[in-house]
Amino acid sequence: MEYQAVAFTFVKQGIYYFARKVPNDLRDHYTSSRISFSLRTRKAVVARARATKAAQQLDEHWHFLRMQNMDLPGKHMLRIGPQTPAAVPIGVSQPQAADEPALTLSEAVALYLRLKGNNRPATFHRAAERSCGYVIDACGDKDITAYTRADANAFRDSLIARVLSGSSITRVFGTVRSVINFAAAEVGITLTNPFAGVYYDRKAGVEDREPLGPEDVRRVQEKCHVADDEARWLVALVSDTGMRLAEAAGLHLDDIKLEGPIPHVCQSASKRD
DNA sequence: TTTGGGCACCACGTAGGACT
DNA sequence: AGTCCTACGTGGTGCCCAAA
Repeated sequence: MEYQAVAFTFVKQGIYYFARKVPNDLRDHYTSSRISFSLRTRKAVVARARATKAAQQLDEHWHFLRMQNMDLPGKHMLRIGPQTPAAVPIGVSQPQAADEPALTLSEAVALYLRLKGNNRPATFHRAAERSCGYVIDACGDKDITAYTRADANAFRDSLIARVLSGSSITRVFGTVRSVINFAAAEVGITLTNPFAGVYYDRKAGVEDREPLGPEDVRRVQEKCHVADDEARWLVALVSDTGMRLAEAAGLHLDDIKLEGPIPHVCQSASKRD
């Protein structure tokens, strides 16, 4: 059997076949975990066209099946992107009518990410979506003014039930608070954030990470002499200086000062770009 | 002390190649 | 058609730090 660089295909005795795994969440719709059939051609160009078309058809069909399967849309709605709450233009004050909904939590997340998410790492976006997704799962996608301390307590309990440590609960609560505070300020409402000041054991399950001992560091440094390449330079530099990996990776050659009685690196200079 | 956020790491799921 | 394996991406978590 021979494999070619045509996506979703393999070649057997010169004939191209289509092969693609069925995603786990759609496995129930199929009798097999993989879709495979002959593309009835020996030509790569023809196979590529047929396989691409088949893959696109599957993508569309799977999307349709997933939409049908969505029973609890919380997080998924966040990722797809609810209606952008652009109805409240930046800088324009819109007083809230007493019976008018302000902003649902999913809309608040969208607003938060739209205004604060530019040039932020993917982890920033994921944390906001995940943390608020937890709230939606536990308490529903309510108007941000409708959440109560009872909701916050129920949310806390749901996180504890997930066996999160105290520091992780703090991390998740922090993101939720941040989203709600930002969205409330942005649409011009004043609220007491029910997710602030919630009690839980912040030390529960928290362990200090022990540093590597000198012997471990020496062993790592010895390994760095096995070969002369960039990866080992980086590890050796980190082990010598205690710098963070990202800091070491961002250094310029002229940040490393080997002249003089005390060799050193200039970290601040490396942040110039 | 609290809040907001960054970074690093681990676990897991998926795609796709290799093989039977 | 099915299994095994590997590389890779992502979700989830925990610790840390700076600013308020």
